[in-house]
Amino acid sequence: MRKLSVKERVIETASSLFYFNGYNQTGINQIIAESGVAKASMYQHFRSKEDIAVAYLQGRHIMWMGKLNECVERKNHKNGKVLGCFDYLIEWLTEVDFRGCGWQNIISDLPKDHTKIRDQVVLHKNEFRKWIHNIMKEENKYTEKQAEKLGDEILILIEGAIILSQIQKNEWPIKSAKRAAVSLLTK
Amino acid sequence: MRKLSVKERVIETASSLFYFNGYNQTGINQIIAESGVAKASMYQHFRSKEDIAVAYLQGRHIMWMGKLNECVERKNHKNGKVLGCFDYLIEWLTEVDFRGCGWQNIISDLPKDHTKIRDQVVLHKNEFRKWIHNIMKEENKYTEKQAEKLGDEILILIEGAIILSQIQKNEWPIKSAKRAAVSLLTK
Amino acid sequence: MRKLSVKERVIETASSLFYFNGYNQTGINQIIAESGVAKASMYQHFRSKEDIAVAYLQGRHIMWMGKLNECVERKNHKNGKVLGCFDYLIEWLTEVDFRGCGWQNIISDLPKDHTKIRDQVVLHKNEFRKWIHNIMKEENKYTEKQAEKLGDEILILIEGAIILSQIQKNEWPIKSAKRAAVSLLTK
Amino acid sequence: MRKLSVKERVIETASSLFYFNGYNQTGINQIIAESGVAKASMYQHFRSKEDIAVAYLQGRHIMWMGKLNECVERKNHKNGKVLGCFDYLIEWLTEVDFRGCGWQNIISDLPKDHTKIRDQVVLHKNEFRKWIHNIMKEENKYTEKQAEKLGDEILILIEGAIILSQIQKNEWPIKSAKRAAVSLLTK
DNA sequence: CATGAATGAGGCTTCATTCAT
DNA sequence: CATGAATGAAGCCTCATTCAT
Repeated sequence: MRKLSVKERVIETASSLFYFNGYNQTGINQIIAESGVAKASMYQHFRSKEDIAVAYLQGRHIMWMGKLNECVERKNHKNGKVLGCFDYLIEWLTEVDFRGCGWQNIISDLPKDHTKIRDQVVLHKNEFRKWIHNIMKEENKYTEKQAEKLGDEILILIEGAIILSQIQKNEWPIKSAKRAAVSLLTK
Repeated sequence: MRKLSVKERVIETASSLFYFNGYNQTGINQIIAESGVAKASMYQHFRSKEDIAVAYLQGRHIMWMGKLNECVERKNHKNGKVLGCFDYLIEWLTEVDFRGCGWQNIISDLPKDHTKIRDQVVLHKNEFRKWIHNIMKEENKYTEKQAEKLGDEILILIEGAIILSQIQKNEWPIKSAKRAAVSLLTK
Repeated sequence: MRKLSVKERVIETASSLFYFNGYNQTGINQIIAESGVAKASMYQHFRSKEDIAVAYLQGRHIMWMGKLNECVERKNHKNGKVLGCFDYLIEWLTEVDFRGCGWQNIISDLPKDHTKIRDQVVLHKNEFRKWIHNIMKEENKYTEKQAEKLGDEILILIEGAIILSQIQKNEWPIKSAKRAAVSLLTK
Repeated sequence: MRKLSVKERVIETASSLFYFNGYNQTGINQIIAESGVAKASMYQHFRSKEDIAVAYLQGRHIMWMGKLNECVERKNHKNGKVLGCFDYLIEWLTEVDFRGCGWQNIISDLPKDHTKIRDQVVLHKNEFRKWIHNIMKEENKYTEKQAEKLGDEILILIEGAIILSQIQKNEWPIKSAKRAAVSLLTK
């Protein structure tokens, strides 16, 4: 197994800390300490803490979308493939003790000028939205308009389920959201 | 008009800063500078920054629930009073430039030991949930169980609409959530 | 039993805190909180924290010399009444968990301009020294010069025993000092 | 002459301030101002003010024991080498205007949780005690037990002479202690 | 004589970043 | 390409004291 590069080690460490402890709660010193990288080496690869966060969010996007896809394919719900999303939420969020959405979390309490992070969050949510739209269109049951309209409603249920389960530290919002999704799909 | 007390001035200033700039982005020094209060005077009334945030959240709870109630009564939707919530979201969030939910925002990136703030957030969301349950029960169309089940689904749509409109800086998630709510209610 | 006056309550509370926790470690706020006295009331009776310390040391002088006297009379050592001092050290210091001498402790880490406290300490040690001289003279075994000379040596043993037992949190220095005193007296 | 490192400058400045003004009377700001070091630079080398004090006490231990040894060897009293200690006390304490013992002083008024400093004080006094025991054993006049017993008594005289000369701002306690030591040795 | 609110100065510590090697 | 020392600004909080009632 290949030794990880400085850049990789920093991203790996920072990703875990940013996600589980929060962006503001994670200091540069903690990142370099836990990744075993010298401070100036780190700054050779990342201009700023914000840039590390951008890399974290990009990596997380690949990972998160991949796992989502895998779960949805595996479940392959007959009455609406998109319902697999809610199964994924359960699998994911119970494992991380309902730590919520990395993108939602990072955007809430950010210095005003951290626009690069903001952009990443918007980008991710747009990609996720498009992905849902596509999965709805694949059903061949809806017009393109209907597919997008229904997809947006499902998307909102997903976002609400994530944040509410984070606050309540409980899975009921996810189950409730899934029931609502079934209602919307079978109307 | 009576001169505001130190406590009031601190809460007022801090509330605005905490909500619009974020808890971590707001320093004690900024609060005392903008409220024109001496540091030690402030600490006579609040043991810690966390305690100021608790006062902020308590005040915001009164204000927010009040405005919500007022709006819902004013709209008085025939086919489901609860739909007025979404009108409130539009009114509120367009006014604050889609700054999102004060409770969602503060919980996302919080020092691990700030349990008093966490408690306030959970408290608020529980109260809001109960409020929705009650408004559903008043309709006299559902069993108690159905009312709560439907109410929870509406709640999740609301939470999702708030966070998504914050990210997108746009009202479409609120409108989409309202359409979904109508679907769920008229099924 | 008569209700204690403000002044008395402050002195009583402050005395315990100054002695057991230290002068610098004890804040004005702690004193007023534990004595149940309003801050401005306290400042009506004492111009400053230093003045409270002066009152504390004066009260402690009366109390400490009294107990010392009582113990020495009670023991009434045949071969040197002064040896009772060491019995007193044992009784006193084991009871206060070897917290050391209130006068020694307060003088070590004091703002440069706290001369009133300094004066109290010097005063107490001078009184104590005179007291020892007198007790030696009462023996009618020594010339006045010898009595003072021997008394000073005993005094130094006492001071050393107090500070060393405080550091070691153990009574051995007191016992050792007593043995040394016996040697000096029976030479 | 080599430029002093940050760490060295901090220790040097802090040592002088801690010893002559007291631990509580010396602020971090004063240390950095007088040493000409940036605050954050200082905290790169010392985790806390307490840690600076530990370094101060460790350095002082080396210095103090060294000078003591040197003086005792130089004097080389025929009738008890240990008597050189009292010559050292005179030399040292007159030079520092009877500022007393750095270890005694720092322990008297210390925040309850500063255990690392406490440990340093106990360590120093234990080392000093052992040193005295050894010097007594080298005399080849006493059994091991006698040497330690006599050594402890001398130790107590030393401690008492230091604190009393500090309070009285006068050398008489040291001279008196020396006379007592002679008595004990020539009994 | 009693009160609690108000204060300026300072307490110790941590932040993200840059510099010299 | 790697390093650890150095930094200014800012972080939250507490001090002994005085003021207005």
